[in-house]
Amino acid sequence: MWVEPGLHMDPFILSLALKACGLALSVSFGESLHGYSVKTDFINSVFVGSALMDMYMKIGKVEEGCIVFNEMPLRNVVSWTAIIAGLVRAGYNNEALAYFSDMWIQKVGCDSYTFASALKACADSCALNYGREIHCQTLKKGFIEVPFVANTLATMYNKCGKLDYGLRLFESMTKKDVVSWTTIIMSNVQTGQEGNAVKAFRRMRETDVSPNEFTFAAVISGCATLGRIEWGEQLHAHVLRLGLVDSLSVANSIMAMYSKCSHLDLASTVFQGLSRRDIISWSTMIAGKTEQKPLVDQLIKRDFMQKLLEMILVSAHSRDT
DNA sequence: AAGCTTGAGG
Repeated sequence: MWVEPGLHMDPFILSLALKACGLALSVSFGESLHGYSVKTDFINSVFVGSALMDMYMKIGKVEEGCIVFNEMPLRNVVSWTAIIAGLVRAGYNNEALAYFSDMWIQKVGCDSYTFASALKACADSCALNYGREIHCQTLKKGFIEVPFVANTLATMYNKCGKLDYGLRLFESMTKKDVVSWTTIIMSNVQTGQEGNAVKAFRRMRETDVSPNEFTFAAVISGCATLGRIEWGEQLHAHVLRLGLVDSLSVANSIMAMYSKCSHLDLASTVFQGLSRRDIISWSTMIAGKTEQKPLVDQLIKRDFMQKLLEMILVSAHSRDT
């Protein structure tokens, strides 16, 4: 790394630079900072070591991240949480829980961030018993009061099929934030209880917590299944007012809603107005058009397939470079 | 100084 003469590098700026590499997914720059850290011994700083490991986890080089972590001379609660969270993000839930157990054995204190990451590992791997143990610990240490810990815990119960526990936890929360409400709405939609999802959304509107793009995506898909196009239209207008249509998850759920309610024309209008489209946008439109029998639409469908193929090729190419 | 939770269709 080139440093302006007269300025000197320190662990603070180096860990910030590493964080930037992680955010920008800049592999080559990150690797040269790694080399620089080794040469200058800055790597022995717990801040630099943690940032370097986190950078590797964020750019998808999980093995390198683990190597950096295992070679760190000094680790603290942030280093441990970052490796656990990184493994969970990459889908290595069992490995993440193994690190969490190690951390426990080595008597490194856990905080709310650590519990949230470990609980997500349990949620994603349906490790209900381990999740229950962690639930006890969060109660003991008072972290259940931290909204994002309670939210992750509720998600863990919902994903493990224990919706009653998730619901009870949600109701007991004194501070329900946007994620708490969205989680309860989503869980209801995913388990075929769309009516309850809409009820929860209405309850939410009576609080001072504002819905975000996740909330709208969930409740709109609930309305789609219920066939309540009039509610869907109201939500569409709402989303337009808030400027949330730029979010693809919202736009896709609106298209799916119109499509399911037999208004393919409206779905098409939304689709045409999108400045960018992802695989869900395309497959939603294809699924909608496939429902229709006339030959003309089959031709349109073929056109869509062609474009879809092009898009897949483009994305495969950009992954290579 | 840093690490955390909600995700769409078939």
